[in-house]
Amino acid sequence: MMATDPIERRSGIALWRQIADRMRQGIATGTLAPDGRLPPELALSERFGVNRHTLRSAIASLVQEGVLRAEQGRGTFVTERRRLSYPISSRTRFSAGLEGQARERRSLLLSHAVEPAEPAVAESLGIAAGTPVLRLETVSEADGRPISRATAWLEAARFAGFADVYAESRSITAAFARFGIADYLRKSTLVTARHADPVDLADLGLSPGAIVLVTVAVNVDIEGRPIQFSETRFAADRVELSIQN
Amino acid sequence: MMATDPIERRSGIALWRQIADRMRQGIATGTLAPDGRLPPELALSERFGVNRHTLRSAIASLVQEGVLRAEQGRGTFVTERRRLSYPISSRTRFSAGLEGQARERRSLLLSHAVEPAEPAVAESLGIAAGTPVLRLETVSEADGRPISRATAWLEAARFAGFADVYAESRSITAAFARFGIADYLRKSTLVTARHADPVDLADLGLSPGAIVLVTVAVNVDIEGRPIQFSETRFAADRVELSIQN
DNA sequence: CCTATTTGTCTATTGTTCTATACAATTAGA
DNA sequence: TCTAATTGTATAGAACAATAGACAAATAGG
Repeated sequence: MMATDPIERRSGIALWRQIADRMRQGIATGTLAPDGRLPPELALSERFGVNRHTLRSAIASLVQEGVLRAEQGRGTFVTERRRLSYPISSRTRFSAGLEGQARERRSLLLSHAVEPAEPAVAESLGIAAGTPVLRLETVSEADGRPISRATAWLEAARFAGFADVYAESRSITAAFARFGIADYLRKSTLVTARHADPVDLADLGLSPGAIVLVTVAVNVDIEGRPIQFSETRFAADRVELSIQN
Repeated sequence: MMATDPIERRSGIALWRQIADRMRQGIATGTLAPDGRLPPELALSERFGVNRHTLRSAIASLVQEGVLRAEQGRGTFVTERRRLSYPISSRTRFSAGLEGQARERRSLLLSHAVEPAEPAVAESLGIAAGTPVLRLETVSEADGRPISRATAWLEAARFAGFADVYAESRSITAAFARFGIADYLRKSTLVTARHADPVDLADLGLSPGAIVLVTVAVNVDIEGRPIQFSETRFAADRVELSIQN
Protein backbone atom coordinates (compact mmCIF):
# COMPACT_ATOMS: atom_id res chain seq x y z
CA MET A 1 0.00 0.00 0.00
CA MET A 2 2.39 2.69 1.11
CA ALA A 3 5.01 0.57 -0.62
CA THR A 4 3.24 0.38 -3.96
CA ASP A 5 1.99 3.97 -4.26
CA PRO A 6 4.39 5.59 -6.69
CA ILE A 7 5.96 8.92 -5.85
CA GLU A 8 5.05 11.66 -8.32
CA ARG A 9 8.02 13.09 -10.15
CA ARG A 10 8.37 16.61 -11.56
CA SER A 11 5.20 17.63 -9.75
CA GLY A 12 6.80 20.75 -8.29
CA ILE A 13 7.30 19.01 -4.97
CA ALA A 14 10.73 17.53 -4.31
CA LEU A 15 10.77 13.77 -3.80
CA TRP A 16 12.29 14.09 -0.34
CA ARG A 17 9.45 16.37 0.71
CA GLN A 18 6.75 14.07 -0.66
CA ILE A 19 8.38 11.22 1.23
CA ALA A 20 8.68 13.31 4.38
CA ASP A 21 4.96 14.12 4.16
CA ARG A 22 4.03 10.48 3.77
CA MET A 23 6.37 9.37 6.54
CA ARG A 24 4.88 11.96 8.90
CA GLN A 25 1.47 10.60 8.03
CA GLY A 26 2.57 6.98 8.45
CA ILE A 27 4.15 7.78 11.80
CA ALA A 28 0.98 9.51 12.99
CA THR A 29 -1.20 6.53 12.07
CA GLY A 30 1.33 4.07 13.47
CA THR A 31 1.79 2.10 10.25
CA LEU A 32 5.38 3.10 9.64
CA ALA A 33 7.02 2.59 13.02
CA PRO A 34 4.61 0.70 15.30
CA ASP A 35 7.36 0.10 17.85
CA GLY A 36 8.69 3.65 17.69
CA ARG A 37 11.68 2.62 15.64
CA LEU A 38 11.92 3.44 11.94
CA PRO A 39 12.98 0.71 9.48
CA PRO A 40 16.59 1.13 8.26
CA GLU A 41 17.25 3.76 5.61
CA LEU A 42 18.07 1.18 2.96
CA ALA A 43 14.79 -0.69 3.49
CA LEU A 44 12.79 2.55 3.42
CA SER A 45 14.53 3.85 0.31
CA GLU A 46 13.63 0.64 -1.49
CA ARG A 47 10.06 0.80 -0.25
CA PHE A 48 9.62 4.33 -1.59
CA GLY A 49 11.60 3.56 -4.74
CA VAL A 50 14.21 6.30 -4.30
CA ASN A 51 17.90 6.59 -3.58
CA ARG A 52 19.04 6.31 0.00
CA HIS A 53 20.28 9.93 -0.04
CA THR A 54 16.88 11.20 -1.11
CA LEU A 55 15.31 9.29 1.73
CA ARG A 56 17.92 10.71 4.10
CA SER A 57 16.83 14.21 3.11
CA ALA A 58 13.28 13.34 4.09
CA ILE A 59 14.45 11.99 7.46
CA ALA A 60 16.64 15.06 7.98
CA SER A 61 13.64 17.35 7.58
CA LEU A 62 11.56 15.29 10.02
CA VAL A 63 14.45 15.40 12.50
CA GLN A 64 14.49 19.16 12.03
CA GLU A 65 10.76 19.26 12.76
CA GLY A 66 11.29 17.22 15.91
CA VAL A 67 9.27 14.24 14.72
CA LEU A 68 12.27 11.89 14.48
CA ARG A 69 15.56 11.44 16.27
CA ALA A 70 18.46 9.69 14.46
CA GLU A 71 21.23 7.90 16.36
CA GLN A 72 24.29 6.74 14.50
CA GLY A 73 24.76 2.99 14.67
CA ARG A 74 21.45 2.44 16.48
CA GLY A 75 18.64 3.59 14.25
CA THR A 76 16.07 6.35 13.84
CA PHE A 77 13.35 6.77 16.42
CA VAL A 78 10.01 8.48 16.72
CA THR A 79 9.85 11.22 19.35
CA GLU A 80 6.37 10.68 20.69
CA ARG A 81 4.10 13.69 20.58
CA ARG A 82 0.37 13.24 20.39
CA ARG A 83 -1.91 15.66 18.61
CA LEU A 84 -3.90 17.96 20.86
CA SER A 85 -7.66 17.87 20.55
CA TYR A 86 -9.16 21.35 20.52
CA PRO A 87 -12.87 21.33 21.36
CA ILE A 88 -15.18 23.64 19.44
CA SER A 89 -18.60 24.22 20.93
CA SER A 90 -20.80 27.10 21.95
CA ARG A 91 -18.48 27.47 24.93
CA THR A 92 -15.10 27.34 23.22
CA ARG A 93 -12.27 28.53 25.48
CA PHE A 94 -8.58 28.12 24.72
CA SER A 95 -7.12 27.28 28.10
CA ALA A 96 -10.04 25.29 29.47
CA GLY A 97 -10.31 23.31 26.24
CA LEU A 98 -6.80 21.98 26.46
CA GLU A 99 -6.94 21.28 30.17
CA GLY A 100 -5.59 17.83 30.88
CA GLN A 101 -3.83 17.65 27.54
CA ALA A 102 -1.00 20.05 28.28
CA ARG A 103 0.49 21.12 31.57
CA GLU A 104 1.03 24.69 30.54
CA ARG A 105 -1.24 26.73 28.28
CA ARG A 106 -0.74 30.38 27.51
CA SER A 107 -1.42 33.05 24.94
CA LEU A 108 0.88 35.86 23.92
CA LEU A 109 -0.11 39.24 22.51
CA LEU A 110 2.19 39.94 19.55
CA SER A 111 0.75 43.29 18.55
CA HIS A 112 -2.41 45.35 18.52
CA ALA A 113 -3.77 48.30 16.58
CA VAL A 114 -6.93 50.31 16.10
CA GLU A 115 -8.08 50.50 12.50
CA PRO A 116 -11.24 51.06 10.46
CA ALA A 117 -13.33 47.90 10.12
CA GLU A 118 -13.11 46.04 6.82
CA PRO A 119 -16.52 45.09 5.39
CA ALA A 120 -16.26 41.42 6.42
CA VAL A 121 -15.24 42.33 9.97
CA ALA A 122 -17.92 44.99 10.26
CA GLU A 123 -20.66 42.67 9.10
CA SER A 124 -19.69 39.97 11.58
CA LEU A 125 -19.56 42.46 14.45
CA GLY A 126 -22.82 44.07 13.39
CA ILE A 127 -21.31 47.54 12.99
CA ALA A 128 -20.85 49.92 10.07
CA ALA A 129 -17.84 49.41 7.81
CA GLY A 130 -15.10 51.84 8.78
CA THR A 131 -16.03 51.95 12.46
CA PRO A 132 -12.81 51.83 14.51
CA VAL A 133 -11.99 48.29 15.64
CA LEU A 134 -9.21 46.91 17.78
CA ARG A 135 -7.15 44.23 16.08
CA LEU A 136 -5.20 41.77 18.26
CA GLU A 137 -2.50 39.46 16.94
CA THR A 138 -1.83 36.55 19.28
CA VAL A 139 -0.02 33.23 19.53
CA SER A 140 -1.18 30.42 21.80
CA GLU A 141 1.14 27.76 23.15
CA ALA A 142 0.78 24.48 24.99
CA ASP A 143 3.81 23.21 26.88
CA GLY A 144 5.96 25.71 25.04
CA ARG A 145 4.91 24.61 21.57
CA PRO A 146 3.05 27.10 19.41
CA ILE A 147 -0.43 25.75 18.72
CA SER A 148 -2.30 28.53 17.03
CA ARG A 149 -1.95 32.03 15.68
CA ALA A 150 -5.01 34.24 15.88
CA THR A 151 -6.17 37.62 14.64
CA ALA A 152 -9.12 39.00 16.60
CA TRP A 153 -11.21 42.11 16.10
CA LEU A 154 -13.29 43.92 18.74
CA GLU A 155 -15.23 47.16 18.56
CA ALA A 156 -12.73 49.79 19.71
CA ALA A 157 -15.26 52.06 21.43
CA ARG A 158 -16.69 49.33 23.63
CA PHE A 159 -13.36 47.73 24.50
CA ALA A 160 -10.99 50.67 24.94
CA GLY A 161 -7.81 49.47 26.65
CA PHE A 162 -8.63 45.81 26.05
CA ALA A 163 -5.16 45.08 24.66
CA ASP A 164 -3.42 46.08 27.89
CA VAL A 165 -5.76 44.02 30.03
CA TYR A 166 -5.30 41.07 27.72
CA ALA A 167 -1.52 41.38 27.61
CA GLU A 168 -1.46 41.34 31.39
CA SER A 169 -3.97 38.54 32.02
CA ARG A 170 -3.01 36.53 28.92
CA SER A 171 -6.57 35.33 28.61
CA ILE A 172 -9.42 36.54 26.43
CA THR A 173 -11.94 35.21 28.93
CA ALA A 174 -10.34 37.10 31.81
CA ALA A 175 -10.06 40.29 29.76
CA PHE A 176 -13.73 40.12 28.80
CA ALA A 177 -14.64 39.68 32.46
CA ARG A 178 -12.94 43.00 33.24
CA PHE A 179 -15.22 44.62 30.70
CA GLY A 180 -18.32 43.30 32.40
CA ILE A 181 -18.75 40.26 30.19
CA ALA A 182 -18.96 37.38 32.61
CA ASP A 183 -19.96 34.90 29.95
CA TYR A 184 -19.88 34.69 26.18
CA LEU A 185 -20.87 32.15 23.54
CA ARG A 186 -19.55 31.09 20.18
CA LYS A 187 -22.16 31.84 17.55
CA SER A 188 -20.54 30.29 14.49
CA THR A 189 -17.33 28.68 13.31
CA LEU A 190 -16.11 28.24 9.76
CA VAL A 191 -13.30 25.76 9.13
CA THR A 192 -10.96 25.75 6.16
CA ALA A 193 -7.44 24.47 5.52
CA ARG A 194 -4.58 25.87 3.48
CA HIS A 195 -0.84 25.97 3.25
CA ALA A 196 0.74 28.10 5.95
CA ASP A 197 1.84 31.48 4.65
CA PRO A 198 5.33 32.79 5.49
CA VAL A 199 4.06 34.75 8.50
CA ASP A 200 2.33 31.74 10.08
CA LEU A 201 5.34 29.61 9.23
CA ALA A 202 7.53 31.88 11.31
CA ASP A 203 5.12 32.49 14.20
CA LEU A 204 4.19 28.82 14.59
CA GLY A 205 7.67 27.45 13.92
CA LEU A 206 6.54 25.34 10.98
CA SER A 207 8.46 24.15 7.95
CA PRO A 208 7.48 25.24 4.43
CA GLY A 209 4.54 23.36 2.96
CA ALA A 210 2.97 22.85 6.37
CA ILE A 211 -0.81 22.98 6.65
CA VAL A 212 -2.89 25.22 8.87
CA LEU A 213 -6.48 24.67 9.91
CA VAL A 214 -8.23 28.03 9.79
CA THR A 215 -11.27 28.80 11.91
CA VAL A 216 -13.25 31.99 11.43
CA ALA A 217 -15.53 32.55 14.40
CA VAL A 218 -17.89 35.04 15.97
CA ASN A 219 -18.37 35.26 19.73
CA VAL A 220 -21.48 36.87 21.20
CA ASP A 221 -22.39 38.04 24.70
CA ILE A 222 -25.31 36.53 26.63
CA GLU A 223 -27.68 38.92 24.91
CA GLY A 224 -26.52 37.64 21.53
CA ARG A 225 -24.63 40.78 20.52
CA PRO A 226 -21.37 40.08 18.63
CA ILE A 227 -18.35 41.06 20.72
CA GLN A 228 -15.47 39.40 18.91
CA PHE A 229 -14.63 38.28 15.39
CA SER A 230 -11.55 36.13 14.95
CA GLU A 231 -9.50 34.13 12.47
CA THR A 232 -7.34 31.44 14.04
CA ARG A 233 -4.68 29.39 12.26
CA PHE A 234 -3.91 26.05 13.95
CA ALA A 235 -0.83 23.98 13.06
CA ALA A 236 -2.59 21.03 11.47
CA ASP A 237 0.00 18.47 12.55
CA ARG A 238 -0.28 19.49 16.20
CA VAL A 239 -4.01 19.97 16.62
CA GLU A 240 -7.28 18.38 15.66
CA LEU A 241 -10.61 20.15 16.08
CA SER A 242 -13.22 18.30 18.05
CA ILE A 243 -16.74 19.45 17.31
CA GLN A 244 -19.30 18.97 20.05
CA ASN A 245 -22.88 18.52 19.00
CA MET B 1 2.42 42.44 2.31
CA MET B 2 2.10 39.73 -0.26
CA ALA B 3 4.69 41.76 -2.16
CA THR B 4 7.26 41.77 0.61
CA ASP B 5 6.93 38.17 1.80
CA PRO B 6 9.92 36.40 0.34
CA ILE B 7 9.47 33.03 -1.35
CA GLU B 8 11.34 30.24 0.42
CA ARG B 9 14.04 28.69 -1.70
CA ARG B 10 15.38 25.14 -1.49
CA SER B 11 12.43 24.20 0.70
CA GLY B 12 11.60 21.13 -1.36
CA ILE B 13 8.68 22.89 -2.97
CA ALA B 14 9.27 24.35 -6.42
CA LEU B 15 8.98 28.12 -6.59
CA TRP B 16 6.24 27.96 -9.20
CA ARG B 17 4.18 25.75 -6.91
CA GLN B 18 4.62 28.02 -3.90
CA ILE B 19 3.57 30.95 -6.03
CA ALA B 20 0.59 29.04 -7.43
CA ASP B 21 -0.51 28.25 -3.86
CA ARG B 22 -0.26 31.89 -2.83
CA MET B 23 -1.98 33.12 -5.95
CA ARG B 24 -4.85 30.68 -5.41
CA GLN B 25 -5.13 32.01 -1.88
CA GLY B 26 -4.94 35.63 -3.03
CA ILE B 27 -7.58 35.00 -5.67
CA ALA B 28 -9.88 33.36 -3.14
CA THR B 29 -9.62 36.30 -0.73
CA GLY B 30 -9.93 38.82 -3.55
CA THR B 31 -6.65 40.62 -2.81
CA LEU B 32 -4.88 39.56 -6.00
CA ALA B 33 -7.45 40.27 -8.68
CA PRO B 34 -10.31 42.29 -7.19
CA ASP B 35 -11.71 43.04 -10.65
CA GLY B 36 -11.27 39.48 -11.91
CA ARG B 37 -8.25 40.37 -13.98
CA LEU B 38 -4.77 39.33 -12.92
CA PRO B 39 -1.95 41.92 -12.99
CA PRO B 40 0.45 41.43 -15.93
CA GLU B 41 3.01 38.63 -15.70
CA LEU B 42 5.92 41.06 -15.47
CA ALA B 43 4.39 42.94 -12.56
CA LEU B 44 3.57 39.71 -10.73
CA SER B 45 7.01 38.22 -11.31
CA GLU B 46 8.56 41.33 -9.77
CA ARG B 47 6.14 41.25 -6.87
CA PHE B 48 7.04 37.65 -6.06
CA GLY B 49 10.71 38.20 -6.81
CA VAL B 50 11.08 35.51 -9.46
CA ASN B 51 11.65 35.27 -13.18
CA ARG B 52 8.73 35.76 -15.49
CA HIS B 53 8.96 32.14 -16.67
CA THR B 54 8.72 30.83 -13.15
CA LEU B 55 5.62 32.90 -12.62
CA ARG B 56 4.23 31.61 -15.92
CA SER B 57 4.60 28.05 -14.64
CA ALA B 58 2.49 28.99 -11.64
CA ILE B 59 -0.16 30.52 -13.89
CA ALA B 60 -0.08 27.47 -16.17
CA SER B 61 -0.86 25.16 -13.26
CA LEU B 62 -3.75 27.38 -12.13
CA VAL B 63 -5.07 27.40 -15.70
CA GLN B 64 -4.83 23.61 -15.63
CA GLU B 65 -6.81 23.59 -12.37
CA GLY B 66 -9.45 25.79 -13.95
CA VAL B 67 -8.86 28.73 -11.60
CA LEU B 68 -7.48 31.04 -14.29
CA ARG B 69 -7.95 31.60 -18.01
CA ALA B 70 -5.15 33.26 -20.04
CA GLU B 71 -5.83 35.15 -23.27
CA GLN B 72 -2.94 36.21 -25.44
CA GLY B 73 -2.77 39.94 -25.91
CA ARG B 74 -5.56 40.62 -23.42
CA GLY B 75 -4.54 39.33 -20.04
CA THR B 76 -5.23 36.56 -17.54
CA PHE B 77 -8.62 36.29 -15.90
CA VAL B 78 -10.16 34.58 -12.89
CA THR B 79 -12.82 31.97 -13.66
CA GLU B 80 -15.20 32.50 -10.79
CA ARG B 81 -15.88 29.48 -8.64
CA ARG B 82 -16.87 30.01 -5.05
CA ARG B 83 -16.05 27.59 -2.29
CA LEU B 84 -18.96 25.46 -1.12
CA SER B 85 -19.94 25.72 2.53
CA TYR B 86 -20.63 22.32 4.05
CA PRO B 87 -22.69 22.62 7.26
CA ILE B 88 -21.82 20.36 10.17
CA SER B 89 -24.41 20.03 12.88
CA SER B 90 -26.32 17.34 14.69
CA ARG B 91 -28.36 16.98 11.50
CA THR B 92 -25.57 16.82 8.92
CA ARG B 93 -26.80 15.61 5.51
CA PHE B 94 -24.79 15.77 2.30
CA SER B 95 -27.38 16.69 -0.27
CA ALA B 96 -29.57 18.89 1.92
CA GLY B 97 -26.51 20.73 3.23
CA LEU B 98 -25.44 21.88 -0.21
CA GLU B 99 -28.92 22.77 -1.38
CA GLY B 100 -28.92 26.16 -3.02
CA GLN B 101 -25.15 26.08 -3.50
CA ALA B 102 -25.04 23.57 -6.33
CA ARG B 103 -27.67 22.58 -8.83
CA GLU B 104 -26.72 18.95 -8.86
CA ARG B 105 -25.51 16.92 -5.88
CA ARG B 106 -24.86 13.22 -5.94
CA SER B 107 -22.86 10.48 -4.31
CA LEU B 108 -21.28 7.49 -6.01
CA LEU B 109 -20.50 4.13 -4.46
CA LEU B 110 -17.00 3.17 -5.58
CA SER B 111 -16.76 -0.15 -3.77
CA HIS B 112 -17.97 -2.03 -0.72
CA ALA B 113 -16.82 -4.99 1.32
CA VAL B 114 -17.60 -6.83 4.53
CA GLU B 115 -14.62 -7.16 6.86
CA PRO B 116 -13.82 -7.62 10.55
CA ALA B 117 -14.02 -4.36 12.49
CA GLU B 118 -10.73 -2.69 13.37
CA PRO B 119 -10.50 -1.61 17.02
CA ALA B 120 -11.14 2.09 16.30
CA VAL B 121 -14.17 1.29 14.16
CA ALA B 122 -15.52 -1.21 16.66
CA GLU B 123 -15.22 1.22 19.54
CA SER B 124 -17.05 3.97 17.69
CA LEU B 125 -19.86 1.63 16.67
CA GLY B 126 -20.09 0.14 20.14
CA ILE B 127 -19.43 -3.42 18.98
CA ALA B 128 -16.68 -5.97 19.66
CA ALA B 129 -13.50 -5.74 17.60
CA GLY B 130 -13.62 -8.29 14.79
CA THR B 131 -17.41 -8.14 14.38
CA PRO B 132 -18.22 -8.09 10.64
CA VAL B 133 -18.75 -4.56 9.35
CA LEU B 134 -19.72 -3.23 5.96
CA ARG B 135 -17.22 -0.76 4.52
CA LEU B 136 -18.45 1.69 1.86
CA GLU B 137 -16.13 3.77 -0.31
CA THR B 138 -17.90 6.76 -1.84
CA VAL B 139 -17.30 9.97 -3.75
CA SER B 140 -19.66 12.94 -3.56
CA GLU B 141 -19.95 15.52 -6.29
CA ALA B 142 -21.60 18.90 -6.72
CA ASP B 143 -22.25 20.10 -10.25
CA GLY B 144 -19.93 17.42 -11.55
CA ARG B 145 -16.97 18.42 -9.38
CA PRO B 146 -15.75 15.90 -6.81
CA ILE B 147 -16.23 17.41 -3.38
CA SER B 148 -15.46 14.66 -0.93
CA ARG B 149 -14.28 11.09 -0.66
CA ALA B 150 -15.66 9.06 2.23
CA THR B 151 -15.11 5.71 3.87
CA ALA B 152 -18.05 4.59 6.00
CA TRP B 153 -18.51 1.57 8.26
CA LEU B 154 -21.83 0.01 9.35
CA GLU B 155 -22.52 -3.11 11.36
CA ALA B 156 -22.94 -5.82 8.70
CA ALA B 157 -25.56 -7.86 10.55
CA ARG B 158 -27.93 -4.94 11.05
CA PHE B 159 -27.49 -3.49 7.56
CA ALA B 160 -27.29 -6.53 5.28
CA GLY B 161 -27.72 -5.44 1.67
CA PHE B 162 -27.20 -1.77 2.52
CA ALA B 163 -24.66 -1.31 -0.27
CA ASP B 164 -27.15 -2.24 -2.99
CA VAL B 165 -29.82 0.04 -1.60
CA TYR B 166 -27.30 2.87 -1.34
CA ALA B 167 -25.93 2.30 -4.84
CA GLU B 168 -29.45 2.53 -6.19
CA SER B 169 -30.74 5.49 -4.16
CA ARG B 170 -27.37 7.29 -4.08
CA SER B 171 -28.21 8.69 -0.66
CA ILE B 172 -27.23 7.54 2.80
CA THR B 173 -30.34 9.11 4.26
CA ALA B 174 -32.62 7.29 1.83
CA ALA B 175 -30.81 4.00 2.40
CA PHE B 176 -31.16 4.31 6.16
CA ALA B 177 -34.87 4.99 5.73
CA ARG B 178 -35.25 1.62 3.98
CA PHE B 179 -33.75 0.00 7.07
CA GLY B 180 -36.32 1.59 9.32
CA ILE B 181 -34.18 4.51 10.38
CA ALA B 182 -36.33 7.52 9.66
CA ASP B 183 -34.02 9.91 11.42
CA TYR B 184 -30.45 9.94 12.65
CA LEU B 185 -28.16 12.40 14.39
CA ARG B 186 -24.48 13.21 14.27
CA LYS B 187 -22.95 12.50 17.64
CA SER B 188 -19.42 13.82 17.14
CA THR B 189 -17.10 15.18 14.48
CA LEU B 190 -13.33 15.38 14.55
CA VAL B 191 -11.62 17.66 12.04
CA THR B 192 -8.03 17.41 10.85
CA ALA B 193 -6.15 18.46 7.73
CA ARG B 194 -3.34 16.82 5.80
CA HIS B 195 -1.86 16.50 2.36
CA ALA B 196 -3.96 14.40 0.03
CA ASP B 197 -2.56 10.92 -0.44
CA PRO B 198 -2.24 9.45 -3.96
CA VAL B 199 -5.62 7.71 -3.74
CA ASP B 200 -7.51 10.88 -2.75
CA LEU B 201 -5.55 12.80 -5.38
CA ALA B 202 -6.91 10.50 -8.06
CA ASP B 203 -10.48 10.17 -6.76
CA LEU B 204 -10.94 13.89 -6.16
CA GLY B 205 -9.05 15.03 -9.25
CA LEU B 206 -6.56 17.09 -7.26
CA SER B 207 -3.01 18.09 -8.08
CA PRO B 208 -0.10 16.89 -5.92
CA GLY B 209 0.40 18.84 -2.71
CA ALA B 210 -3.31 19.55 -2.41
CA ILE B 211 -4.86 19.64 1.04
CA VAL B 212 -7.78 17.60 2.32
CA LEU B 213 -9.96 18.41 5.31
CA VAL B 214 -10.64 15.14 7.13
CA THR B 215 -13.71 14.65 9.29
CA VAL B 216 -14.16 11.57 11.42
CA ALA B 217 -17.76 11.28 12.54
CA VAL B 218 -20.20 9.01 14.33
CA ASN B 219 -23.92 8.99 13.47
CA VAL B 220 -26.46 7.62 15.93
CA ASP B 221 -30.14 6.68 15.62
CA ILE B 222 -32.84 8.44 17.63
CA GLU B 223 -32.20 6.10 20.54
CA GLY B 224 -28.56 7.14 20.56
CA ARG B 225 -27.15 3.87 19.26
CA PRO B 226 -24.23 4.29 16.83
CA ILE B 227 -25.22 3.23 13.31
CA GLN B 228 -22.42 4.65 11.18
CA PHE B 229 -18.76 5.55 11.55
CA SER B 230 -17.14 7.51 8.75
CA GLU B 231 -13.99 9.26 7.60
CA THR B 232 -14.55 11.90 4.94
CA ARG B 233 -11.84 13.71 2.98
CA PHE B 234 -12.95 17.08 1.57
CA ALA B 235 -10.95 18.93 -1.12
CA ALA B 236 -9.88 21.91 0.99
CA ASP B 237 -9.86 24.35 -1.90
CA ARG B 238 -13.44 23.51 -2.85
CA VAL B 239 -15.15 23.25 0.51
CA GLU B 240 -15.28 24.97 3.86
CA LEU B 241 -16.90 23.41 6.90
CA SER B 242 -19.52 25.50 8.59
CA ILE B 243 -20.12 24.53 12.20
CA GLN B 244 -23.53 25.29 13.62
CA ASN B 245 -23.77 25.87 17.33
C1' DC C 1 37.29 -8.38 20.44
C1' DC C 2 35.35 -9.12 16.21
C1' DT C 3 31.41 -8.77 13.06
C1' DA C 4 27.11 -7.23 11.21
C1' DT C 5 24.06 -3.49 11.19
C1' DT C 6 23.11 1.08 11.02
C1' DT C 7 23.69 6.18 10.42
C1' DG C 8 27.04 9.84 8.67
C1' DT C 9 30.13 11.93 5.06
C1' DC C 10 32.30 12.51 0.57
C1' DT C 11 32.68 12.88 -4.56
C1' DA C 12 30.92 12.57 -9.13
C1' DT C 13 27.23 12.44 -12.60
C1' DT C 14 22.71 13.20 -14.45
C1' DG C 15 18.25 15.39 -14.76
C1' DT C 16 15.06 19.13 -13.42
C1' DT C 17 14.03 23.83 -12.10
C1' DC C 18 15.01 28.67 -12.38
C1' DT C 19 17.08 32.58 -14.62
C1' DA C 20 18.26 35.58 -18.55
C1' DT C 21 17.55 37.36 -22.99
C1' DA C 22 15.32 37.74 -27.23
C1' DC C 23 11.58 37.79 -30.20
C1' DA C 24 6.77 36.30 -32.06
C1' DA C 25 1.61 36.69 -31.83
C1' DT C 26 -2.54 38.80 -30.30
C1' DT C 27 -5.31 42.52 -28.62
C1' DA C 28 -6.89 47.28 -27.56
C1' DG C 29 -6.73 51.95 -28.28
C1' DA C 30 -4.95 56.28 -30.18
C1' DT D 1 -2.75 51.81 -39.31
C1' DC D 2 0.54 52.24 -35.94
C1' DT D 3 1.94 51.64 -31.17
C1' DA D 4 1.93 49.94 -26.55
C1' DA D 5 0.75 46.29 -23.65
C1' DT D 6 0.22 41.69 -23.02
C1' DT D 7 0.70 36.56 -23.49
C1' DG D 8 3.33 32.77 -26.04
C1' DT D 9 7.70 30.45 -27.60
C1' DA D 10 12.68 29.40 -27.97
C1' DT D 11 17.40 28.76 -26.39
C1' DA D 12 21.26 28.61 -23.25
C1' DG D 13 23.42 28.73 -18.79
C1' DA D 14 23.22 28.52 -13.55
C1' DA D 15 21.32 26.54 -9.43
C1' DC D 16 19.29 22.72 -7.28
C1' DA D 17 17.57 17.82 -6.74
C1' DA D 18 18.30 12.99 -7.34
C1' DT D 19 21.21 9.00 -8.28
C1' DA D 20 25.34 6.13 -7.65
C1' DG D 21 29.14 4.12 -5.31
C1' DA D 22 32.49 4.00 -1.63
C1' DC D 23 33.87 4.32 2.91
C1' DA D 24 33.89 6.24 7.92
C1' DA D 25 31.85 6.09 12.65
C1' DA D 26 28.98 4.35 16.14
C1' DT D 27 26.34 0.60 18.21
C1' DA D 28 24.73 -4.03 19.59
C1' DG D 29 25.47 -8.80 20.07
C1' DG D 30 27.92 -13.04 19.87
